[in-house]
Amino acid sequence: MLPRIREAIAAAVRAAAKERFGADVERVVLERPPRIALGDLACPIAFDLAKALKKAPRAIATELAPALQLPEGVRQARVEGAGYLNFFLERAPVVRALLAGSVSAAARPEKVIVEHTNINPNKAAHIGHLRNAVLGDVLVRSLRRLGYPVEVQNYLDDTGVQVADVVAGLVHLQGVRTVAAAAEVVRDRRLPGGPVYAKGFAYLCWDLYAEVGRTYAARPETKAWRDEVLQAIEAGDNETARIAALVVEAIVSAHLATMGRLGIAYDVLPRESDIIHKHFWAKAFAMLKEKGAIHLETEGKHAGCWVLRLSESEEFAGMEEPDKILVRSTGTVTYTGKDIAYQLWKFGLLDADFDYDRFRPAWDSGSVEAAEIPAEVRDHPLWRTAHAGGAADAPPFGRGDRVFNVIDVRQSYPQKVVREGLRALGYAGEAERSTHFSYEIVGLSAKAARELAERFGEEYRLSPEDEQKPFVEMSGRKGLGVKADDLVELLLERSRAEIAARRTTDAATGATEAERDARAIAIGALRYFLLKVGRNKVIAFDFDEALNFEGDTGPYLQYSLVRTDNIFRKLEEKGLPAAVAPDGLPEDGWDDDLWGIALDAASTPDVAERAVDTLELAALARHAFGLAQGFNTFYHRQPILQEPDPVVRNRRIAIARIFRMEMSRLLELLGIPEPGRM
RNA sequence: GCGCCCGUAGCUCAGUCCGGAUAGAGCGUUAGCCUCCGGAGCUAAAGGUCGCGCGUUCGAAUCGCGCCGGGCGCACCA
Repeated sequence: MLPRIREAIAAAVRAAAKERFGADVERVVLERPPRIALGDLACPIAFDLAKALKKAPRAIATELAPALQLPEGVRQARVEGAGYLNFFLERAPVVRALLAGSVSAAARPEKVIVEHTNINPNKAAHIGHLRNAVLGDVLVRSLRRLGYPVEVQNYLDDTGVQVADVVAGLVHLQGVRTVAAAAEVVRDRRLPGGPVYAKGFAYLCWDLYAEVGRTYAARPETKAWRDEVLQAIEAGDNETARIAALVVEAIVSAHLATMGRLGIAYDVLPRESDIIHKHFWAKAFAMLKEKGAIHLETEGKHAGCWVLRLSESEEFAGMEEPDKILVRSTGTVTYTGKDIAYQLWKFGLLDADFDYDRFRPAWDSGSVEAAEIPAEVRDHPLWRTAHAGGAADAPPFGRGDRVFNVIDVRQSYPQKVVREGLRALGYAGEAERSTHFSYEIVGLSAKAARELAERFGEEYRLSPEDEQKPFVEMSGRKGLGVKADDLVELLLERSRAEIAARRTTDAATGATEAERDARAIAIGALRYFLLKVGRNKVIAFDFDEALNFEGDTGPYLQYSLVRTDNIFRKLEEKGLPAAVAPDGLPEDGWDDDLWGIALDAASTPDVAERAVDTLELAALARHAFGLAQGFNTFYHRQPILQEPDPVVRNRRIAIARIFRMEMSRLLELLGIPEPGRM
């Protein structure tokens, strides 16, 4: 409804400008005035025309206004401020349209691939990984809302040094040398002779990985373990490789559970080992050589390496070392090389494909129980690339028209190289449609680190220099960071306590309901916390902020929603109509409190479109917050239950209904669950 | 050296794409609001050289240039 009116207004403005001044205006901007009393849509056209016409904006607007052919649905046009042309809409038709429900976007043909999460499968996930997954997930939800078919990929680097290090720790530090022994460690969540890790195997590996890091530092000769393990993994078909596979599988399961309880699901898990086994790189290498996109250096410090020359590209201008080595002098391919091959596959440009089989995670990870995973995540079919064979009924993966790689800003350079690789192969269009969804990291504030040190031990204590910094990077190698599941646990404790303080008498069934609501609130708070900040902003993590449930938070949104249900329930209890009486909806009486909510609700599609265009998903969170604020003001000013006049009451019910529908859809977009009660 | 990001109220951030109406929130502080639709809420107060300078413009938090402060990147690591 709103987009149509906007277009009609734009056309009317264009026509009036042509008629009055003979001016051709291509772009007509329509924005929201600062206050609703000034109008519903504001057009600053007169300011643009002022220069060419050598007249004051206000005078231009005053001349333009009477020349406007007001389209249907527009009540009035008025000159405001220094020369704004402000439009006032007919309120009742917009309200009626909103009550009828939103129409889902038309299906679009372009398949979109979103890659996110991509956590090294060697330790528990931390809160930086959560930012990635939540941003990726909301991008996916938004794209689907806009009508795109979306495939979600979570890439597993199962052959990298990080996995090798943990395996080296198991084998060399812990004497876990057989698959059977490793399976026991995974099952019992304890190392031989060590304590049980109630939070699960991924937590055990967190500590083990840090221990390996310390060992490498203390005894540099032990670094040979890494190469030994890497070679064994690459060779395959040996005990070490099988231990590595077991470790990866267990930790991936834990990651999926961590994300699963936040409502995040994936379609396919491509594995680096399969990129190797299926010789993706060999195919990509042949393509690159054939097109002359890469060069074998014969002299200089890169002698013997295959290099992608970036010196000609202006994006890389001025860099000390603008060329990127894809094949080392030893003949092995770099990560970026493999990434180019993977990106080619995503677009269906590689003459190769994976095999696939179903992957069923063990949802019980220790920190997460299967019962916490929402059904839509648990039942979502999840596939994984297979080393051989694979299922015959696997859906077709890859062959996307557009690709988003969600990965933090530190990866900007390699991501640019990947795009440049596509371009060098002649795939300029695909390079254009490859988007690096970049975002800033989650760091640790000095205060948060101090709290960690108090809570979990002195190994979290920062050095005096680090204490002075605005934040420190989390480091898996050092074991420094806030684990995702620990944060969720703290949030759960908070929300359980809040609920316990609010609910007096609860029957036996109330307990499970209370727990479900506590989870909804904890997850809502977490997701909103990560979403509300612009993506280019470093989050210097602070426990108090993350654990806050008041003000600009997820629970504020949830609370506003729960309030509407309370009203509808009470209306029914009192025997009053809780639904909107359609023929009782008056044409007038839609005051600014009511209308502001309707207008906000109607603008959600615009916000969503813009959020995806700019990848600034925080815009969705802010929009939801503004809508909730409007509702809360209305709630306090315009009571529904005690309102004796049925017409007035009906109007208010209509607004509450609209708010409920729209906020519900927004929360779904943001992946924030709806609690039953609060 | 080159490139990218950040700098707005005590703190955390919107607003910058596309210049325009008294620069907005939340937290914190202070003062109020439960004969109520459940205070995870609402009302209000106090709080701002929009990092600095120059420029463009009728008009700059927003655009350009130059600085300053902070972060990140520029691997035969992943």
